[in-house]
Amino acid sequence: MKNRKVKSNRAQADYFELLVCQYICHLYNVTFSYSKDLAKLSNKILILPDGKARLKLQNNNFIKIQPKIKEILDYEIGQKGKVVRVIWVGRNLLIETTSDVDAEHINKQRTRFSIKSIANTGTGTLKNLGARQIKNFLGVDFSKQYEEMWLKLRNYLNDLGAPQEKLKKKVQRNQKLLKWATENGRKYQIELNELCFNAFNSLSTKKKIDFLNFITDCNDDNLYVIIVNSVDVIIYKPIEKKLKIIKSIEAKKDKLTDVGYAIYIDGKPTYRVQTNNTNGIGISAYCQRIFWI
DNA sequence: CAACAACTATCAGCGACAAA
DNA sequence: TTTGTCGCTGATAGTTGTTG
Repeated sequence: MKNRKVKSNRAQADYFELLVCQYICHLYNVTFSYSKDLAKLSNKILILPDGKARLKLQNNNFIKIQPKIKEILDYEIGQKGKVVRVIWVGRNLLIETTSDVDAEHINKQRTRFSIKSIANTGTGTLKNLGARQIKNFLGVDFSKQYEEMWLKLRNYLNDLGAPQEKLKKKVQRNQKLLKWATENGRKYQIELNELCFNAFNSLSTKKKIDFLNFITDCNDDNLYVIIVNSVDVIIYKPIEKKLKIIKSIEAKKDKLTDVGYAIYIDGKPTYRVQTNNTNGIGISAYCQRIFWI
């Protein structure tokens, strides 16, 4: 499935989430109200390059997590009563929750699932922080630099008027322009990384904890994360990772990179941080992404 | 000139894939 | 295999254009 352009089509993730919804409905005899969405998504994936392989991958991954989902829900039903409704949260509640699928119990409490389906290995992005969250949590405002990046690119292209989107496409289609834009953008990646690195270490311990708790979405007792890839199924409850009293949280740049760093919790490397443009270096907004180590 | 449409920019979710 | 780098998608908020 080597097709960079459509590598992580959203439809695949949505399709996977709906398979899980459907399965839960089937298990507990609840109405599945997303049949049409599921059919649409299936068709959408099929017309992509290697569409059949894409569907097959999702179906195979799905089979692997079925018993786990059942195990969790059987336990939760013991606590919260039977499942009466299944809600496809999808991307409707960005920031508020990372849940993709909610099972509602008869007592109105929910059991929530954040689900990641990965073709090969890895655990996926834990969080992708846009400018808003970078400013919120780290107090770093990078808008001036971002404007400057674009102004330089515009000067190079000798086009001060065209919409960014148009210029972006133009640059993407031309290797020479793209090379220039990438070089231009890289400087800012490094600068933002440095700013965020220092900002993080300057935060009070409490604010560091707030930030990391946001990263893991670990304030929700009802949430489970399920990651499935080619080698295994990883399940955890984010709330179990909630940071309480700790001695030290520190960002360290012990790696080779100048666009990332690691965050150590009590001396243990726990998170990797990446500072990048979100849609291509030098031609899009900056962000930070956080991964498990 | 308000109301609606169309277009633009940003954000954050998704996770692929290359390098080490 | 593990670690590091980074792009695509679609929702939404914001902006500009159009029309009755």
